[in-house]
Amino acid sequence: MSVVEDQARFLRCIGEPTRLLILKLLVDGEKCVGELTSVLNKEQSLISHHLRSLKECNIVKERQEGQKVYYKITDTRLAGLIIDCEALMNELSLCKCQEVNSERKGN
Amino acid sequence: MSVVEDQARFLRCIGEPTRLLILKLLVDGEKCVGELTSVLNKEQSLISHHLRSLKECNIVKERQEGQKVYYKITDTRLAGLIIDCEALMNELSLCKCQEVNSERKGN
DNA sequence: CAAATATATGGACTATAATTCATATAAACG
DNA sequence: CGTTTATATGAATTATAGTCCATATATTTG
Repeated sequence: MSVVEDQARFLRCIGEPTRLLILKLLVDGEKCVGELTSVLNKEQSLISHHLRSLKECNIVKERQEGQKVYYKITDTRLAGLIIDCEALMNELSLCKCQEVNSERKGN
Repeated sequence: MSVVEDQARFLRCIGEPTRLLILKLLVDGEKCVGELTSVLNKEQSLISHHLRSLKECNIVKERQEGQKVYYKITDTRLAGLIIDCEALMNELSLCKCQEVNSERKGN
């Protein structure tokens, strides 16, 4: 498994709307599955699946406390990167994903 | 189309191995389709498809010169972000995507 | 230990995206 | 203007990923 593939996998892992929302919530501190589920108003199993994906990419880590499992972002710099990405994406109007009018002539 | 969805789409667009390789090449300056095709040793149509995806996300832009079409990254800061991502991904051992041994007991 | 609560998991289904192949378009050049 | 070169496009196929549902596991509590 090459470095580029790992990097790509990492980016794809972040690049899913629900997972990105989870991460944005986790930037403000750890949350348990139940909190994430109710805030995001999604199925609990869906949140668990996404958390697993994030965990498999070492983006989040878990801590169990009683019945509850708390998740947080593994590294502060990673949280920083997510914030930076967001800032840049807002600044540039990247990926409004408009239809591209690809006329070769370029008039 | 929500902001989060746009951000996610952007990240997914970068998060494909071949596109990431294309971007890494473009960080060093603009390249035409033929160069990218031969360096990456992929089908020409595949490179074109990926370039279109990148263009649709406003990540790259094109410039035609004769028969050739040159692509470059739309914004310097974007190139910077890609470099930062890479640096961080190397530093942390993110997404080696090892099997996660998720034992709840945590012994 | 039975019931309640919190979370995880696996299978089935669906949606999305990547790849290939054939072909179209466009420019340059004899 | 026919041929070559460079690139783009669309359809078909395959691969990957997201979602839902049912159920399993683990913890706490009466």
